[in-house]
Amino acid sequence: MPASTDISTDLDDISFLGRLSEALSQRIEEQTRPLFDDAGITVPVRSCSLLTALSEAGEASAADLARALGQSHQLVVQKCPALLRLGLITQHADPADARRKIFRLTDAGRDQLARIDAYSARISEVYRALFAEVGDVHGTILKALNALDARPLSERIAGSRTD
Amino acid sequence: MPASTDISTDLDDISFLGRLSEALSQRIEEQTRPLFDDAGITVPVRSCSLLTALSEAGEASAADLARALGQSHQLVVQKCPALLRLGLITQHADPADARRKIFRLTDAGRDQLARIDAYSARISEVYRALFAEVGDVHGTILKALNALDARPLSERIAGSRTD
DNA sequence: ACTACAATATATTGCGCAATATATTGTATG
DNA sequence: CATACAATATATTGCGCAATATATTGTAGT
Repeated sequence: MPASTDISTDLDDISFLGRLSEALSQRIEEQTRPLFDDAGITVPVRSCSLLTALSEAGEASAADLARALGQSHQLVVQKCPALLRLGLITQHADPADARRKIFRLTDAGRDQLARIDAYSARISEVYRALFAEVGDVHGTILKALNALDARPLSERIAGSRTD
Repeated sequence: MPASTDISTDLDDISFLGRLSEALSQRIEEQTRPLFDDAGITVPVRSCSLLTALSEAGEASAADLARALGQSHQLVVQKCPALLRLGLITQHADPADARRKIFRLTDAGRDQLARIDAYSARISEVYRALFAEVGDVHGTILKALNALDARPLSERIAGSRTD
C-alpha cells in the first residue's frame, strides 16, 4: 500500500498532472494484484501482455516481443527471468540464428493465460462501469498522450509567449 | 526518451489503463525536464513541491514535509540528499528535539523557487489549453482516483458477479 | 575474404518509489 | 525511576523502468 493518501491536486504545482496519473497507475496496480492472487494468477500484472503476445506469436525472441508490445527490448529481457522462474515460459536457442533466444509458453503459462482471459472480460466490464461513472479516463488520457506527442510542452510553452 | 512509442490501448489488456496513465506521467516528466533546464531550474521535477512546502513552512523536518505533501516520510528523506547536494536546502539539528532534523531553504533554493514560480503560471496556462483541446484530464483522473479509493476494484469485481 | 554495418543479447548503473527493519529519542504511565 | 509506547530517522532491499556500453552474430558491399 502506498503511504500517500493525499495527493496534491493543485494546478499551480507544476508536476501535479504527472503525479496524478502516476497515482492512478499505482492504484490500479495495487488493486489488481490481490485480484490476481485470488484468481490464482501468479503473473506479474505488467507481464500479462507479454504472455499474451507470446501466446499469439507461438514463439518469439525478446526483440520480437518488444516490437509486438511497443516496449523496449531491455524491458522485455528484464521481465523474462521472472516468467522463467515461475515456469510460465521456456527459453531455447534458435538453430537458424545464434543471436536469438526463442521463448515459448509452457503448459503452466497457458493455464495462467486461460485464467487471465477468464478474468479479463469481467475486468473490462468493471472499467466500462468506472468510465461511465467518472468519465472516459482511457480516452482522455489517450488524447492527452497523442497531443503531447504531436506537440510537446516545449512548443506549447513557446507558443504561449507574450513577447 | 522512452523506447516505447506505441502503447497498447487494447481494452482487453488488463493493465491497459495503468500503463496508459504511467505513460502520461512519463511524457510529462520527460517534457518538463528540458523546460526546466532552459529556465535554469536544476530542481528535480518531482521535488518542486517539496521546495514549495519548505518555503511555506519556513523550516520543517522530513516528517513535517511528508505530512504537508501527503507523501511518505521515506520518500521525502530520499529526495533531500539531492537538494542538499544542489545547495538548495540546509540541514540543522533541532535543539528542542534530538530526533528531528530541520531543513531550511538556502538563498539558492529561494532563487530556484522564484524561477519555478515565474514558470508555473505559464505552465498552468499550457495545461489549461491542453485540457481545452483533449478534455479535462486532470478532473477525470482525479475522479477515477477518488472512485477507486472509495470503492476498489475488488468490490467492483465482486459486484459484477452474475451468480 | 575482408570490412562495415545492423540486429540481438547481456551487463551495469541510475532514478523513483515501496516495504521492512532497526536505532534513537521523547512522552506517558505504573 | 522504570517500563512501555510513539515518533523520528536511517539503512537495506526490491520492483519497474531507462540509459548506456559492450559482446556476439548475421548480412551486405567491396
